[in-house]
Amino acid sequence: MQRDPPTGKITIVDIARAAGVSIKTVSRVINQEEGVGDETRARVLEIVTTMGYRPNVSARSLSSRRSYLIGVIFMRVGAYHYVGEVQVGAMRACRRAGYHLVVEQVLPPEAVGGVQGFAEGLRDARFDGVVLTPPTCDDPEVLAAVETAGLPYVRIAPHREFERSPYVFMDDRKAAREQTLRLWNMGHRRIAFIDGPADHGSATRRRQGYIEALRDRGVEPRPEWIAKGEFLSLSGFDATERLLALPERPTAIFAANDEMAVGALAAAAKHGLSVPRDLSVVGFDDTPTAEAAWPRLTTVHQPTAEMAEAAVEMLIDGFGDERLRARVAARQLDYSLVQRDSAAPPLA
Amino acid sequence: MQRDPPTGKITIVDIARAAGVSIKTVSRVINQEEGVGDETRARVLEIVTTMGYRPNVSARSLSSRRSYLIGVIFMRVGAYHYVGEVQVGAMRACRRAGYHLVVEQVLPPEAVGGVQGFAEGLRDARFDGVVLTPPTCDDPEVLAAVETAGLPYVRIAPHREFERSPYVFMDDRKAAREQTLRLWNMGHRRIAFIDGPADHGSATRRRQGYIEALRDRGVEPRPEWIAKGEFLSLSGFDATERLLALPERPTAIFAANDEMAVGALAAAAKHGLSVPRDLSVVGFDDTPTAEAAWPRLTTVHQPTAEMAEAAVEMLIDGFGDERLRARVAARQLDYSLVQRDSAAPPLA
DNA sequence: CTGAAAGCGCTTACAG
DNA sequence: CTGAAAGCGCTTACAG
Repeated sequence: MQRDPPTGKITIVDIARAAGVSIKTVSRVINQEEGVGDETRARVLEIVTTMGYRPNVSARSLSSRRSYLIGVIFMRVGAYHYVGEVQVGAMRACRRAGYHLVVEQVLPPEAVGGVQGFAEGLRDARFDGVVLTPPTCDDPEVLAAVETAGLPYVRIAPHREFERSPYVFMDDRKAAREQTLRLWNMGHRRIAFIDGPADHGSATRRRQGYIEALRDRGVEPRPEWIAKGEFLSLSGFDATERLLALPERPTAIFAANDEMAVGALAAAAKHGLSVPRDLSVVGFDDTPTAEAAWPRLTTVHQPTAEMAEAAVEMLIDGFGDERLRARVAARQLDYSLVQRDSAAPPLA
Repeated sequence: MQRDPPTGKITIVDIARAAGVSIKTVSRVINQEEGVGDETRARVLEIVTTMGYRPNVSARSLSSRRSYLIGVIFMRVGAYHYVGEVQVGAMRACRRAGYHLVVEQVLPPEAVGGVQGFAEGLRDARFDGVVLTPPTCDDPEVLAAVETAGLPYVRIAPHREFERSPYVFMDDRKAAREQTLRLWNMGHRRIAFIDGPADHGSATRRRQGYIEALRDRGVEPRPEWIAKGEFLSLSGFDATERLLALPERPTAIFAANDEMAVGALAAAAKHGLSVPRDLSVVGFDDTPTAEAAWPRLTTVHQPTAEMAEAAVEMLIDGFGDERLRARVAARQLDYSLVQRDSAAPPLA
């Protein structure tokens, strides 16, 4: 056998010639289609391996109108641990199926381009499908752009219009309810909540769970117990300062995410309060920060990577199906409570 | 003018027909090539806009052998704030030049696939070029895989073999030296250092800067003042516990990154030490964590997004040039010291 | 079970 | 300044 140039210029024609078959047969083998004799298939496969043949994806895309590219859309790429987890999970699913992951960002409306630029980007990015993350997955303009581009999409943890597309989710509300009840059952009666941004559905659902738990116990949560936050650590710090300034201090603080909980820890330190002795603090998400905080943060584990992985799977599985968007599909993943060191019964 | 189907099936042929020119002329206009009359160019451009034409990237790739895809390679995608920043910067440069960003992960050697799987992935990912981040950018196997694939690449903050490829960097050593001297000038004489992982060149360079600063002042740093860390917050916590157990406690701790500095803060809190009164703690990187910590962390700003942006720019600029890799190119970006609240003169 | 033909939508190389 | 032809490397649709 002649040595081929090392630059990987081996094409389907070379394989066909070496195997003594037509390129169509090679194509069938490559794509694991039926209708090839076992012997032929084995022979072609061996030649493919020895010659190190990899199909040219552009050619494949051009004729099949598939790109083997999945886009994952974020609002902010720089800020959250969340982004990394989503990418890890999505890449796992992509890799299994021979797809690659392209990261896209919807710039905020005030930025040059904004949703408009995003929509244009979608058109020449030739995705086979996209995964939408919160809060982008609830943005009407973004949804419109994706649908106009005719792209199949799956949403992660959407907050509205559940029939509009397949999605992956976990029960934030129920988890937050359990988290709150855990504090209640420890003996806490003045439990405060640090809320997230209004455009994040998860923040809303978690707040609902918190309120629901208190009402279940016959307590109407006071408005001043719910402090505004922005999912960022600094906002948790500020919110906690406000909560600690209340005439009747809460004995426990439930932050809608771990970042804010860490901010709450810092505020407690500033005020000379020992956690969990003087104040219990719990978070939500179970990011590495939660494990690294001191004291280690009691929180709720959100299976972020797994949710992204499931989303990509649903997307890819649906490619064969014309009616992907019609088939209202949803996959629910489980959370779990993570007991660590930042919550304890109140002193008095 | 007839209304075209909304699915974006407009091709170069449609434009050519509508403009009364050949597809070659349209191609010239699209690609901003010379040799088109001003009037013709304007007319084509207008038709392109009104018809909403976007070139099919697969077709373009197939004939031009360009993919307009840039890969960015990480070791871990889930763990660091760093990853997000790199992506933000890289996407900025990609967007400007009409490229898209694909995220790839080199799995650790023990994982299924490992570098082998990575190399295969490279081959059918059809990147025009890749950006290598630390510590992957110093991994001989990864470098070999990229070079074997014949891919142009730019490294961010490499630690070795600087002639091997273009790269972007900042002077970690000098920054760490300044950071250490800042503590010295406050009056600190027992300054400890929390080191990063051995495979991260930046950790080594920062340690060198620390040692150099002390030697400049006539002090030979004691071995026990340099504590091993892993760039993760928990390791900073543990390292600090060891440092605080020393017979002669350090009065200041310089952590090789912010995450570990935050861990140091937590350890100080655990031991009832008030920062910066009883102990000064400084970090490196200027991540959001540094701003959110309490007290807010004095650190060094590393322009991570800008470095990634510059790397992608160098890559794209070099595509025209056959001798990209021969042209030893390097771009240095500036750090800056960020003074916040976690460092102060020692008590005694 | 297998293949010959046409075509996907561009760019390259060449010609004028 | 402009264009006709060939070709990139596959898959689709059809035939046998």
